[in-house]
Amino acid sequence: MNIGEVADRSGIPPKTIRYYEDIGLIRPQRSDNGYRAFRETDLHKLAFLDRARALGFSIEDCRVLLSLYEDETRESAQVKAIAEEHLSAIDDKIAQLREMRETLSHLVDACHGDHRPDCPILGELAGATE
Amino acid sequence: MNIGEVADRSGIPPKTIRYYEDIGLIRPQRSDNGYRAFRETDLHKLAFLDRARALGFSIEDCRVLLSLYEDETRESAQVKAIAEEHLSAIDDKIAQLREMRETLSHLVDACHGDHRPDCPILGELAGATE
DNA sequence: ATAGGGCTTCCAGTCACTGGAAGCTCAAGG
DNA sequence: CCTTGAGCTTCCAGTGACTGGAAGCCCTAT
Repeated sequence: MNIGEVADRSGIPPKTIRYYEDIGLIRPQRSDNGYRAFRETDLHKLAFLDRARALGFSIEDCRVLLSLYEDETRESAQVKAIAEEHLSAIDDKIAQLREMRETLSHLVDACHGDHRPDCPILGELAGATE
Repeated sequence: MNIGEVADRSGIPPKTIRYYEDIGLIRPQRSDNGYRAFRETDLHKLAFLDRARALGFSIEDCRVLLSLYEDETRESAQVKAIAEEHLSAIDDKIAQLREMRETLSHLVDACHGDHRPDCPILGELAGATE
């Protein structure tokens, strides 16, 4: 299977697939002409990576998750630990974004948004509340 | 005022302040010895930038916001438009993170997290639901 | 005179790709 | 057999917003 077909079937761009090989996440074989020759197992791995990335795991997390997936002697606690840490990072990000959202939405509501120059958003950024 | 004092007073690292000058957000004068010579207005601008960045505005947004701040003929509608667009980007990010969080927290709950290899998290990543 | 800390510039690295250039390979049409 | 065009290859550079580090100048205190 050439990279184009893999890209179509996995939904991952060829560039990204090559990048994943570059950093050692997958190791497709090579045909005599130098083309990458993917097998079904490569496709499975790519699907795994795609789902892990969609859940927001970093590439390094993905690397570890993939190796745990292939390690039959793994302990589920190892996987859970990675997932829990990531979950808490997501929670932190959500909290931070919510705080931004809160402040910003108040400011937007307070701004007339007309042709006049007065603007509470700029006022806040300039340090009005100090 | 040298960069060290500015960094202390603004809470922005010297590296970042130099970077902001590099990309043209601030234009501090220079002393005879080549050191950057900051005035109060530079400090104000840096504080403005710091608050805008804390609200998640991109550097390019900050550049525009700063120029609007200094333009007395601005219309608040211009500012509001930028803020609203950013607000909606924040909402998108929150929604995306919440979806990740939702899926991931279910998986984490379903995982025993013990010494056994069975793991619904890996199962999901491997495509169990297909 | 020297030691230290602060300042300067420039280069490289981060993260996870993405775009583009130059060039090889392959299948189909004339 | 030749050309055309699509698909594949590698390599280099850019993204955003810094951050780390090296090499070297400047200033103050001892």
